[in-house]
Amino acid sequence: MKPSPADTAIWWIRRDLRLADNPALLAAAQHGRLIPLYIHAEAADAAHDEAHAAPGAASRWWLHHGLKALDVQLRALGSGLHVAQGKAENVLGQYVREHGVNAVYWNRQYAPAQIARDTRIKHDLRAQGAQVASFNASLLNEPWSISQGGKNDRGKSDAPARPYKVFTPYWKACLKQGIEHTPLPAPERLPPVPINPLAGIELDSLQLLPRISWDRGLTTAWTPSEYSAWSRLRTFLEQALSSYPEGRNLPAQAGCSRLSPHLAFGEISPRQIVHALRQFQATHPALDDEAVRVFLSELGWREFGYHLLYHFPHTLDTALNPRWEVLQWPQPEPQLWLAWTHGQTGIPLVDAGMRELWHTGWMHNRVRMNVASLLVKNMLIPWQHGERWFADTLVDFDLASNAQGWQWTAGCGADAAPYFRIFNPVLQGEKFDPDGDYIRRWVPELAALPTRWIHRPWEAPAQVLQSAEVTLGMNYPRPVLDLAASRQRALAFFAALKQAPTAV
DNA sequence: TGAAATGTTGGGGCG
DNA sequence: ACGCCCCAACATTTC
Repeated sequence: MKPSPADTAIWWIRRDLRLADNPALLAAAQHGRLIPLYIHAEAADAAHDEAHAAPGAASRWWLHHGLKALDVQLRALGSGLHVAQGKAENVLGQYVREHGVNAVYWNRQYAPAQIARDTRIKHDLRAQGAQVASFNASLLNEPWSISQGGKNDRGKSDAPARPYKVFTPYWKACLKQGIEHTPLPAPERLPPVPINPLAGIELDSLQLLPRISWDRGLTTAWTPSEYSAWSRLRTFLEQALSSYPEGRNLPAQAGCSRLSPHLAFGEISPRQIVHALRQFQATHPALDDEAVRVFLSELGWREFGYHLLYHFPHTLDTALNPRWEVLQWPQPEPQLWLAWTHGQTGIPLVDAGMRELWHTGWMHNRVRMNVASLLVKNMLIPWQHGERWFADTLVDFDLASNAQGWQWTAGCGADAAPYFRIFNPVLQGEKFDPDGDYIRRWVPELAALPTRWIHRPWEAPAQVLQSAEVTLGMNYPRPVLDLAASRQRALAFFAALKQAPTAV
C-alpha cells in the first residue's frame, strides 16, 4: 500500500544521534513523509524542574557537532535534519495541528522531569489524534524491568517488587534476565521531508558553540558522530580490551573505551556494544573472559545508575541515604573551590585530572574518584557542587551516572564507599601512574621532576625542585590543604553519621 | 573501586 | 647457643 503524502511522521531526536539500532527512526521511516526533528529548549523554555537536564557547555559543544554529523548522514539518505526551538510540547503540538503530522516517535529518556514531560506530551498528542510511540534505545534493560522478588510482573511471588540498592545482585539479575539483543539495522533509505513543513531554523542559530573559543582541546580529543563511535569501539576491542582489567586503572594509558560521550548522545547503543563484544569474542577465542566480564560490568554501572534514578528520583540532588541529613556542612571555602575547579590545588594527580577535564571534557575514571574524594572529604564541600561542575564540563555528562557516581564517592549513595574511605591522591598517583606520565602530560610545569617526587613535589629537596625549575608558590602551587590533617577533619565530621537515628 | 594504625612473624646483628 | 633488639614484611583492625 502506497502511503499518502499526507501521512507524515516525526522522529523526535533527543539523545539518539544515530541511524542504526534506532527503533523510533525505524518506526517513523514506515510513513510516507518523515521529519527528523530536533527541538532545542533554552533554559527559559524549559520548566524549572528540567534545569538538571539542560545541557552544560561541553555537552552543547558535542550536541552541535553531533547534530551536524547526523544531518550529513540524513542527507545521504535523501532526508535532512530539521531544527526547531521552543518548548517541545508547543512545537510538536503545532506540527500536528497545522502541518499534517499524524505520527510522532521518540526514544525514551529517564530524568524524572523528562519522564513527566514525555508522558504529558504523549497524552496531549494522542488527544489530537496523532499516533505516538516511544521506545527503549539507550539501555540494555528498562529501569523498571529488574527488581528483587520476581523479575517479571507475571511472577507468582506475592511480595512487592523492590528495586535493587546493591550493584552486584542487581547486575547478576540483569545478566540472568539477559542483556543480549540483536541490534536493529539502519534504514537503507528514508522517506522525503515534506516541502517546507514549517520554517526550520539553522543549527548555528542555536548558538550551542562557546562564544569565546575554549573548545580547541575538545576538537582535538573528540569527533562527535555515529561513525567515530564505531571507530572508537573497534580500536578499543582490538587494542585495549584484552588488558582491560588492569589497563582501565592507568590514566596515562589508552586502557579504556572512551565511549562514554558517544553513549551519552546515543551515537552508539549499549546493545550494539554488547553485540559487537560477543562477535569479537567469537572470533578471538584466546581473549580472557575476565576482560569481557569487567568491561560489561561498566555498562552495568551505567544501567544501575538509571535503575536508581528511576526508583529514587530524589537522588538527582539529594542523598539516597537519609542519614546524611544530620550532617551540618560547613560553608564551602571559596579558595578551595577555586583551586579545585582550576586544577591549582598543588596536588598533582588532582590538578592533572581537573585540567584534563577542562581541556578535553573528559577525565579518566580512576582520577574522577580521586578528585571527587578530595572535594567531598578533604575539602568538605557537598557533592552536589562537584556534580554541577561535572555537568557543565563533561562531554559525557549523564544525569544518572553522574549523580550516582558522586553519591558513591561521597558515601551517601547505593553500594557506596563508606565515609571513612578517603583516597590519598599521592598514593593513588604512585600506584596507578607509577611513571608520572599522566602528571607530565597535564601538569607540564612539573614535567622535569624525577618520578620519585612527581606526586609529592612539596616533599622534594630544594635542590631537586631547583634543577627541575619548579618554584612552589610561584610556577606551581603549594598544596592548598594538608592531606593528613584534612583526612582527620573529615573522619571527625562524618563520625556524626554513627549516632544518627535512621538506619541505612 | 582505601589508608593508616596496630599486631604478628621471622631473619639477622649483636653481646 | 641463646636472648634480645630491630625492622622489614605481611596480616589484621580500625576509621
